[in-house]
Amino acid sequence: MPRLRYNGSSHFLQTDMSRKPRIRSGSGVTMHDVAKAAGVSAITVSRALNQPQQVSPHLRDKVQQAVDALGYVPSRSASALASARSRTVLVLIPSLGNTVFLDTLAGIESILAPAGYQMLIGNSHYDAEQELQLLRAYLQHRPDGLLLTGLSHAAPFDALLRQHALPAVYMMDLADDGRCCVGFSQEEAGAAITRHLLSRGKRRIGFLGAQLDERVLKRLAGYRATLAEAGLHDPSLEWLDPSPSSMQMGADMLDAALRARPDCDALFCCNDDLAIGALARCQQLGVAVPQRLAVAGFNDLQPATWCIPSLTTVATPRREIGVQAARALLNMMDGGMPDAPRVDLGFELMLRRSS
Amino acid sequence: MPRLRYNGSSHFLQTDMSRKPRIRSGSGVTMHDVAKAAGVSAITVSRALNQPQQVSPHLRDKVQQAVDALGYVPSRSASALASARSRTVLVLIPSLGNTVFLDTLAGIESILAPAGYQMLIGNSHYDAEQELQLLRAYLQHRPDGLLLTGLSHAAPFDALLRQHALPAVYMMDLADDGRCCVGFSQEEAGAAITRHLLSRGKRRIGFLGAQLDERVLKRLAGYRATLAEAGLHDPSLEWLDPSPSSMQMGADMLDAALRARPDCDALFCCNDDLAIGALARCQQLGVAVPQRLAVAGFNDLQPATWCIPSLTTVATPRREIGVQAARALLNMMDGGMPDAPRVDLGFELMLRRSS
DNA sequence: GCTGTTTATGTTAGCGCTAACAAAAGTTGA
DNA sequence: TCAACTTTTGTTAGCGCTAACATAAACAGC
Repeated sequence: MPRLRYNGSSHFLQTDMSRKPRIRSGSGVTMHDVAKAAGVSAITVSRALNQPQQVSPHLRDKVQQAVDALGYVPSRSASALASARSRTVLVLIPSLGNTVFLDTLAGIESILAPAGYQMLIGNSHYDAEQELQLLRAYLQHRPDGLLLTGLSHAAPFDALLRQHALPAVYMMDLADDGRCCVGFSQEEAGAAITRHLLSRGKRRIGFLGAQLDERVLKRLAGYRATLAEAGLHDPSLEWLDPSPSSMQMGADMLDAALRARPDCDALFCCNDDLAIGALARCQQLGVAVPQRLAVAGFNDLQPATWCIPSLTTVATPRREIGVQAARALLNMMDGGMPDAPRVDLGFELMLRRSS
Repeated sequence: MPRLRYNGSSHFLQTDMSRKPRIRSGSGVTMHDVAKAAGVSAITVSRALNQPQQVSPHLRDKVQQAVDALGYVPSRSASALASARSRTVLVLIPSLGNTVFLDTLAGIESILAPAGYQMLIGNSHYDAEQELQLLRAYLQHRPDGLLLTGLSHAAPFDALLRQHALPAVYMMDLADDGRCCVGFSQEEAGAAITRHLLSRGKRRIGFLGAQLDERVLKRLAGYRATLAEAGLHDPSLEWLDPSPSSMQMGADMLDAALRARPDCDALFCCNDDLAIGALARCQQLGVAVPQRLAVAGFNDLQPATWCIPSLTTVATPRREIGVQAARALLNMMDGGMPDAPRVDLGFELMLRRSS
């Protein structure tokens, strides 16, 4: 390829004044404008805003006055580009419609916001492939860290994390492979609620499962193990549907369950939505809860206290999971290793009238 | 101030090799690396990725191969800085715990994501001051546009929008001042449900209100106007509480209402949460719904179909609001004016058993 | 063939900020 | 008083990308 010649043959110092100035975005006030107004250099403005203790009080005040007078808002893009730190954390959750994850988000925000980090929220809709796409898309923002829901992700996921050297904390569940995770044992929780139903004298305990994500399957595993141990496991008492859970689905599943197994005397629903739909249907059908049929849910959402009868369920420390996961991530982003790579926050059985 | 002298006195062409190289963030693959690998210039890579039709198929393929081989992920910060466009939209909503806004978000995303925009979600917790802080914080990202909930914001809000020349679309309600808005008349909806209760022969119609945000107050205004017109407005039938709504609060308010006005024969609750809490309490107390007391809610959330008795409420086009608001904003960000600055999407009365 | 137009590709500079280093000013201790 | 620090402030270059313009090549019309 022949080397191209240019008519400009511009020298280093020759500024081409014929160029059109670019349109500035934002209010157009830059750090240099602030510096000029305050009579200092740009780096002093940068320091006054980011490391105030490094700047003398006198200059700090002058800078602050100039910032206020001009309405200066620093540019995150420029800062990220220059410092190679975006001060941004990517949070990937499976659903925004589920209170569980909203509570977790609130916990995360309560830690990250004061630390100067902003959250990018990605909603994977319980789909590993979509989650991978989200990660790819959000990597363009060069997040400094990652908060993930669950342990199993699409195949290239971990490779991407390694390639980009991204610290990540896994939430909601517990891994055994050294990954940093904050959560509780989904399996153990499923076992605990099943043991409770057994302790109530129930013997033909069914399972209603929707979505069938990783966590639901672990609760199911806990349920199966417990019943198997008691010699009571019966696969024909399990009703599973991979579509997203809803109260409607809980009602429909209850119908199906009672039709197939009228002798079923308890139901562990994989979440409160299903359980509340099932309870409402029991009311309509005149099925006595808990006498003829005990019902248990999972998560302890607000309606669990308010449905009739009130719902026995598993309270999960979801806000605290967010808080501790965010703290661990902050720690890792500062270059430290987490104190404990595996934080088990446990769960609590909420025993109410439905059992 | 004396001019400082430096020992370096570096010339243009003299590269100071003693400097430490900076640590690269991300995977460290830049557009130049891709360009080198593909045997083209950087700008060709940029164009191949952003305006593929401007690049010949042959080079486009070579670039794509290099991108895949190196695992290149473009940097949004650098792109935003160079182009003065962040391809980011800031969405400010009052609450993440309210399904209403989640549905709106989903609608927004369905339009913005395919257009290459990413959302920044700010949760103001129904607080105008916090909303202003969020705007300030997120302005650092230089969003290209803004989607706002409601019409009234903190005082410096509009000034900031003007200063930064930010296109904005207001959602959920209808303004008369030329601002671009997509929603429905909250006032008219409040009036419509009140008229419905009147048509059912109710005469002492109460109002339960929580949160008391802008939209609740407009629904209240519609309720008042309708009753006043019928000569039935009675301020002692209004129970208002500025704290966030919940089912618990609905139950408590029902107690208070029946205690103060046992003759009350209908209740318009400002949202479904309150209504469902009130309904549950009626069940517990043995209050016949709708015979002795009719109950109506607002929003038509999922549980409205499932509570007992099912809840009469107002279905709001919240997803469609998000969709159309996002479309209008895209239009404005492209420099165009919205076709109609004011889009009224209406609402629908869902008449069920509770009335 | 020659000119005017369109298409494909390239060079340069600069977006707004901060890391790295340099220098000046202040402070300490003998 | 002066060397040795520490603190404060400043200069330079460059982060990774794209706008603006330049050039070359391909094509059109005569």
